[in-house]
Amino acid sequence: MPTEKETEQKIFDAAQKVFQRSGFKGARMQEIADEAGINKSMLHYYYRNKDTLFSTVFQSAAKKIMPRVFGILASESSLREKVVQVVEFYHNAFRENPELPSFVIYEMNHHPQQFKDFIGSMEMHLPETFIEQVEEAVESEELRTITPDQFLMNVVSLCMMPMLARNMVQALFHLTDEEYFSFLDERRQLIPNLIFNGLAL
Amino acid sequence: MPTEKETEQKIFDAAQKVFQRSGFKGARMQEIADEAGINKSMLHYYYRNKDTLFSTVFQSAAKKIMPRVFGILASESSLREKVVQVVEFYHNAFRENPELPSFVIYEMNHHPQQFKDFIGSMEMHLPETFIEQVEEAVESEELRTITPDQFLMNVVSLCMMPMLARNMVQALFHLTDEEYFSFLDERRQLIPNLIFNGLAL
DNA sequence: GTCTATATAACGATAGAC
DNA sequence: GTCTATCGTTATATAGAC
Repeated sequence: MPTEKETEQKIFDAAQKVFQRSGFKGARMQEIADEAGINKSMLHYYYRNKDTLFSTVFQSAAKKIMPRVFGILASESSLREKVVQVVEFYHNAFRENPELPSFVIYEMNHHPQQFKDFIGSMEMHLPETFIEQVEEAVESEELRTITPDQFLMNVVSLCMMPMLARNMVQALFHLTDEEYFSFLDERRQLIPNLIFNGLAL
Repeated sequence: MPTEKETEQKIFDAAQKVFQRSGFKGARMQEIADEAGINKSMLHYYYRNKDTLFSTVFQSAAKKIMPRVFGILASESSLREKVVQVVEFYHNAFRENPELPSFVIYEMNHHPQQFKDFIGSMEMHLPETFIEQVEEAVESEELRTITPDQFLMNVVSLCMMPMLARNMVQALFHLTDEEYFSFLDERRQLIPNLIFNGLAL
C-alpha cells in the first residue's frame, strides 16, 4: 500500500518521463497515468491540472542543469579546469538523461512569458569569479579578446548542440546508437582543446 | 479570384508559419486556415490530412538548410573560406526565419522513423572535397588531428546553439531582442577565429 | 473549388460512490 | 485517497449543397 508521498512521487516521475518524451502539447494525461500505473483522476487530485503538473516538472528539470554549471563556474578552479568540468558535466548528465536538454530548451522557447520569469527568479547571474578570470586572462594577453558571455556560449554550444540534434546527427553521419555515443565521447577532450587552442598547429 | 495554385500556396505558407511557431502537436488546423484566410475544409481538399500537410512543410524546411551548407562545403573555396561562408549562411538564414532551425531539429527528434528515412533519401553525404581538405590539412600538420565530421559538428554547433536556445540565452544574459541579435552578430567573426586559432595567444 | 454543417474521436477535467 | 463514470470542449475529418 503506497503512502501519499509515494503516489505523488510516482506521478511526478511518470510525468517527467512523458513530458520529456512527448513535449507539453504531445503529452497525454492518460499516458502519464498509465506510466505511473495509477488512475487518471489522481493526476488532478495531486496536481490541479496539466499546466501545474508540467510547471512542476519543467522547473525541476531546469534546476538539474544550470545551477550545477554555475556552481562549477563559481568554484576556485582555473579557467581551463572549469571548462573541462563543465564539458564532463554535460556529457555525464546526457548519459543519464538524453532527453533532458532538448526538453528544457524547446519548452523554454514555447512558454515564453511564464518561464522567463522563472529563470529570472533563479537569480542565475554569471559568477563573478568566472567573469574576472576571463577578463584578467584577456587583459594579461593570455587569451584573445572575448566577453565572458561569449566564452560560456561557446562551451555550452559545443557540448549541447550534438545532444539536441541527436537524430539529425545520427542520420547525417550514419551513426548507430553506439557510434553516436562514441562520437560524443570524443568531444570530451576535443572541446577544451578547441576552446583554448583552436585547430591551427 | 485566386487560382488553384494560389490557394494551395497560401495554405502551404500559412501551415509553414503555424507549424514553425507551434510545432506539430501544438498547431491547429483551424489556426492554419485562419492564417491563410480560407475555410478549414480547404486544408483537407488540397492536403489530405494534418500529417500530409506537416510532412510537406517539414521536408521543405529541411531542404532550405542542409543542401545549402553542403553546397558550400562542396565548393572550391579554401577550408577557412568555407567556414566563414557557412557561418554567414546560418546567421543570415536565421535573420530571415528565426524559427526554422528550432523547428527542424525538434521535429526531427519527435518523428524518428519517418524523417530519418527522408534525410537518408536526400543523399546528404559530406562532400568529398571537404573531407579531403580536412584530412590533408591534418596530414600536413596545418591542423590538429580531427575528423571531418567533428570539424563540421563544431562549426554548426557554434552557429546554431545560440539560435535554438534563444529564450534561454536572452533570459540568462538579460538581453533585449536587439541586444540578442548583436550578440549573434559578434559571433560571425568569433566563430571562424575560434575554430582555427582557439583563444590562446 | 469553396462553403456550411456535422460526424467522430480525443482530451482535460469533475462528480460522486466507496 | 482511490476508483468509475461522465461531462464539456476541442480536435480532425467528412458529407453534401452550391
